[in-house]
Amino acid sequence: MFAALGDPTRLAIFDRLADGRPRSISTLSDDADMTRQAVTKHLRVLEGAGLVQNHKVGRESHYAFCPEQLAQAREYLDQVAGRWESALMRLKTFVEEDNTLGSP
Amino acid sequence: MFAALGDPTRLAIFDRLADGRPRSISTLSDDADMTRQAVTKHLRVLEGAGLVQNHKVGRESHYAFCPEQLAQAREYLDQVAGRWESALMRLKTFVEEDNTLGSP
DNA sequence: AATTTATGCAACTTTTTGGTTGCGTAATAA
DNA sequence: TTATTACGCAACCAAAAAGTTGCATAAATT
Repeated sequence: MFAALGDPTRLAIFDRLADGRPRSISTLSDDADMTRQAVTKHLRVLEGAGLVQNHKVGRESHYAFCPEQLAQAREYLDQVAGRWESALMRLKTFVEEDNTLGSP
Repeated sequence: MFAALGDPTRLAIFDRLADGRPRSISTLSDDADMTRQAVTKHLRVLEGAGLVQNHKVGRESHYAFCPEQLAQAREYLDQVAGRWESALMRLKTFVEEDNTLGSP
């Protein structure tokens, strides 16, 4: 997941598809300054990570934003942040208790 | 950022440091099945991404969790999710309007 | 003082990744 | 029908990443 979004080109594509409009491979490669094949590869990686979905429309291959994995990534980051927060709290209360014990 | 968390080893280290305890390089390499040097490199990458902070304690080099960039990543994902949501809403209201116009 | 422990630096090897080129094919348009 | 357009597949290339090894150094132990 993070690896898939780690590449700037892929992140740009993903970001662009977040407006909900599915786009064909050629459409997406028009703005990217690289070959259609390169874009195709990136799309496959994004698809492999579940960040994007593919469906054919006539002869065109359309890629669409896929929110599930994004949600999962957010949940993970929230969970990590939560662990960090509670660790901070534990440290804080520990220091406070220490002060209480040491003051009289 | 995403690139830094994209590597499984680095994600594991980052995840582990989320408990708030800074750890030395050797401590961190004990659990990883690879050389200390490899772990060092990964830590440098994490540090470069601002996900982790380094400070020396005697001769030991301790790495600690750093929440700022994590927060930023969460904000970005939230923003993307927000764009997607509002795109969905627009599509929904469009369909509803279309129905309203077409029904009588 | 001698030894161990924790690290840094640098060179090197091996995979992986990002990207291109060339060719073949199927659907669309002229 | 003949181009044209939108793809897929496969081979290839170059650069970056992941990891190792060897050596040097400085702090902590004994």
